[in-house]
Amino acid sequence: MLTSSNPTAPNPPEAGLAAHERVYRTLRLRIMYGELDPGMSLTLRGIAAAFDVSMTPVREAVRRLAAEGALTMSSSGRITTPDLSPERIEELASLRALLEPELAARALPRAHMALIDRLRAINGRIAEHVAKHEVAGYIRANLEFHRTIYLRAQAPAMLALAETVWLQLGPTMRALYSARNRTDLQRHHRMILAALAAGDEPGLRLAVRTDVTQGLKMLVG
Amino acid sequence: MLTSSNPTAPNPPEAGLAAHERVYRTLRLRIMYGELDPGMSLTLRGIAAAFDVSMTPVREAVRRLAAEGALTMSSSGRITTPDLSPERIEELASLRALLEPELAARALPRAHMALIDRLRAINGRIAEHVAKHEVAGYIRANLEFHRTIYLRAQAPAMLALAETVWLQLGPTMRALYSARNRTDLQRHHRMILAALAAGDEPGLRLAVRTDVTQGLKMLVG
DNA sequence: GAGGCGATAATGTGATCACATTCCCAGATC
DNA sequence: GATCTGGGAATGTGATCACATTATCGCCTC
Repeated sequence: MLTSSNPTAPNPPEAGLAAHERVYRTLRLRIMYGELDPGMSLTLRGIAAAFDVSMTPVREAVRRLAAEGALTMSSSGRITTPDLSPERIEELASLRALLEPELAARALPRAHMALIDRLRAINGRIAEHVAKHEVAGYIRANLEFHRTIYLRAQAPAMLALAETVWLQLGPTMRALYSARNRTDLQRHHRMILAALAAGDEPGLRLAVRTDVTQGLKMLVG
Repeated sequence: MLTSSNPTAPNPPEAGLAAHERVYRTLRLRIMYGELDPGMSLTLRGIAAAFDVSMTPVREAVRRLAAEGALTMSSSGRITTPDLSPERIEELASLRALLEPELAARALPRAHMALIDRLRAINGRIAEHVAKHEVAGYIRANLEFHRTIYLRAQAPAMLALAETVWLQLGPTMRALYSARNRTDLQRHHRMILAALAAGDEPGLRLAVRTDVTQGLKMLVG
């Protein structure tokens, strides 16, 4: 079992990892960042060829992603990207509205100035991606903004659940992007930063809830 | 690939299913119902032998369970049942306290008399299991009580998240059983039923939250 | 021209084998 | 008596093959 004898691998972080882990992580990020369209169908052999591995590790990676809701498997085992119904989108939005204010509130006591500076920097990157119309980059930076806050909550299980929700919404996110008002976005993030700096928990909960819910609502209607 | 030519299979519901699915479901229930002790180690070959299949479907089932937090995999791939730290237990309890009142509240408008009767019957079974000191049976009936309510919420993604939390707490549940006050349990469930019958949403949220949190709290301290 | 139908390709599933790594314990050494 | 060490057993990983099922598309019939 060759581990790092493949000279074509240019990327150190993905070296030394088991093949199934590498496939899993790569697919997971692509899905979460909306790089795959909803309802897109994948095949084990296709993925295996793309990653230059056999079907075996791909099957494990895909099964794992399906367990997280990042992929859908038909009764006959066919693999597709989830194509969410409006009801499901609304439900996932409710979950975000339930989990993320709680995470933010738990992070609040531990949020210092350094964190807020980092968040401001991320906000800057978001603006850049929006200006350049880079959808995946925008989604990635936006989620990074949220994750940076929630990491301070010291609640790994809760964060994992939130990421599961992001994952399920991933393919739908791209569609959301075009429908969204850009200035609203920045405004909500600024409200979050203000509440964070002021130590205002109710305000923070509301700001996070609004930011999270806003875009998804117009996707349904 | 033989599907149902095995004459030793006595159970129709598990026939016709793919091997990995059968392994997955069986292990999942055993974990959720606290039949496996925390920190217990499993092996692919051992599971494969127990289910009379090869390692291949077992690997998929285990990977899937690990993705849900029902199993833990060490960096070297060793498989163990999760052994939760007190902090983690507290966090999972918080998640239950967050998700389940919401599910109950959503189910409330759809809760009719027939549902309450079914819940009363389940409560009766819980009492029987307690009297007979059947741990797994008690846990199963208790979760069935909750799931029966939440199914009415028409929120599959939210219910799936709640079940994920139950799954992670599964192996720890057995320990919880012995520490728990039996009469308290029945009292909380009766409070839930009363609030359900009265259409009292705040009361229902509180009752569910209390029932869910109570036992887990004393497990930490 | 539209709808059913059969052959063929595509796809997921499971078993088996070879291999690298890790764990575990017996035996040696200080 | 405790600690280090070496070897064998145990374990997870990945590739390959055979097979059943399913989807797809071209062809035929009405």
